[in-house]
Amino acid sequence: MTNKSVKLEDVAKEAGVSKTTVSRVLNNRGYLSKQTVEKVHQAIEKLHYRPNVVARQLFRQSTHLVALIFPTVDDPFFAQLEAELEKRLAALRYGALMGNSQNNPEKERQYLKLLLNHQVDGLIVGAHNQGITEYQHTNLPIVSIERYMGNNIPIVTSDNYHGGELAVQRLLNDGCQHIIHTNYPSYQVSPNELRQQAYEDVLHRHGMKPITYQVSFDISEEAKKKVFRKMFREHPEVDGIFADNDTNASLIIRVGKEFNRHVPNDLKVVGFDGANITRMLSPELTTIQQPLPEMATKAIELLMAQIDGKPYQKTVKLPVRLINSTTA
Amino acid sequence: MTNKSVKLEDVAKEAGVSKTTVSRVLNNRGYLSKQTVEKVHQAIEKLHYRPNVVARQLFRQSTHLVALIFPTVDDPFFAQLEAELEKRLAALRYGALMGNSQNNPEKERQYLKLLLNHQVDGLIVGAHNQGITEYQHTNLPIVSIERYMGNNIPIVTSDNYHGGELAVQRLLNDGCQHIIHTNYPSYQVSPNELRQQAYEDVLHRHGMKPITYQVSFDISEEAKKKVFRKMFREHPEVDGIFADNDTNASLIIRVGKEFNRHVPNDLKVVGFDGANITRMLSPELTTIQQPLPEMATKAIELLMAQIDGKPYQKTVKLPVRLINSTTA
DNA sequence: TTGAAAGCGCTAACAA
DNA sequence: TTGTTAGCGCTTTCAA
Repeated sequence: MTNKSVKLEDVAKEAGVSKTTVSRVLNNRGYLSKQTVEKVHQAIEKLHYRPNVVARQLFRQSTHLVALIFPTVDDPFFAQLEAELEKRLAALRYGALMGNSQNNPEKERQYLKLLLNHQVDGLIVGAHNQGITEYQHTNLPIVSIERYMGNNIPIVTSDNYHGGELAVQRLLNDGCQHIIHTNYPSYQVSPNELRQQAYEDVLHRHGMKPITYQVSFDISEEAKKKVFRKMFREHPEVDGIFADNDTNASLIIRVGKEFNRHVPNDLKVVGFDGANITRMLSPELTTIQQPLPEMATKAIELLMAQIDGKPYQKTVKLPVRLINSTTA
Repeated sequence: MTNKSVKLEDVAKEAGVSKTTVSRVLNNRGYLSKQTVEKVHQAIEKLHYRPNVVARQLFRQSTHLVALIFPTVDDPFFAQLEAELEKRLAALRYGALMGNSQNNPEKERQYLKLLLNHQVDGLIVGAHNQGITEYQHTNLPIVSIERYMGNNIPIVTSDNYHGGELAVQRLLNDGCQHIIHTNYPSYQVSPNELRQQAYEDVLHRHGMKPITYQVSFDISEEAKKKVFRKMFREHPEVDGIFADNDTNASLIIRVGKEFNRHVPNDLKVVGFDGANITRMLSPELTTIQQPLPEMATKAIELLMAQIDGKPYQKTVKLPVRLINSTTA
């Protein structure tokens, strides 16, 4: 029914007016007699006309499209983040273009190209890759989430340092004596390093020796398990673990069982993220929850300020909270 | 650095050739002397030229954009499905536009409008809403996933009926005598009804009485729990549950504990979906796994066939498998 | 209050 | 092998 090839000109002919007039009706601009507006509306109805936004985009030099570049949507944290961002963008009538880099710098570079080619109006980036200088060279509005991307790119983070403190303090309160931290390698100053910093600071204050195991984000579940098995073998004394995210925490708990270490009696584990799905599927996990809805709100706010040429903050740090449950 | 306002004409001037020639170089079309190609490439480099895809889209009447309309990405099944789809689209150099309807028909309608306005080349729909006739009226290539949308719209499903059989059979093998099924209400013939059909058929064959509890997809966790509490109160004899998805299975297991029913001794539960995240966070769940990667592959295949005007199947049904774990 | 015409940046007949 | 020109569908200046 909706004839794709109906164009403004056809509506104009049908209504017996000029293209200009139809355009004015469409955009509600300029002086128009009630009668004309009426006629045009009728013609639009009759022909099932729908404006071609691409033509409009070409003229306006703006697509009302925002690209979301994240490692993957197949992870509770990023899935929720993208969902929250998308919801807010839709409310502002912006489309959300997905770009999941799989933590592969080459892919991320390709995405950036693909998405820039689609003339997006802005970029929200939460991918982990470093060393991609191309971002600096786009004059596009960008907001980064939990990732340092350069001095001039605003960043939204949660209070990672305090999160680290809360987690380690929780384990100490539980009486843990040998606390290990897992983290993913980061090649540049990155907010998640603050968790490790906090972990080390708190441990030092208590005269304990910090030990961190690096676990890449993009390796297989089995590969991660291997790292954790190594950890249990090398440190049989471990009685508390501060994991860098909830899925790793879950994995660690499982690997612990292989070593006959059961949570929370022989082992305490605190995770990080506290996304909806994780809370739903693993409510027993004690974790540090990041304020995902607020982070999304702030990110959109910063992006829109840039798009509208208004002033905006360079850094937004949002509070985390400890979710007390039964694994620690 | 990448000057947004550099256009084809500037490159032409810089290289001392016509716009056509530059366009030809860009698209690798027609006869070109090596020298010219070289000159043009140099000019492109020098000016940091990047083609404006919107202009190209206007001409070609194709955006290389595909819209994904799903209830939400904040759910393991849909998150993985969207991730798989997006990956395949990117490989074909198509952009993926997200549209998460939150299971709200009004929102879905708005999305459809927003996305159609963006002149997407195709639609992949897995939202649950019914009664949206607008889909029928777009002449756009559409593929539906696990949802009946009309005779002329191809659909990719997993073998829901066999999945239902497998699940119920598993519970029967465990010795369950009182098996309840949970499902979400569907307003039209929908593939998930086949699970219920299989459930009822198998139970009837064993002379048992089927009981199904309806749980809406879009209500809160607390609201769902209420339904399940009601279920345990009304049917204290229940010893086996075939849940319509894994998150509900997880919820049921938790609610069961409130009634002092512990899995798998006092209660067996089989879920449905078997998405990555669920397997990761709740590996103990016995479930029916849908072949998400294959479903995505097929969906893209059917969509691309439509876009390219090639013949395509109207229905694709893919096999499921039982994942044996410890909740049943 | 309305319309003619130019132009957004690109591509492709057609001509040379 | 290359260039001229019209046009994709829309918006807006400028003029009436």
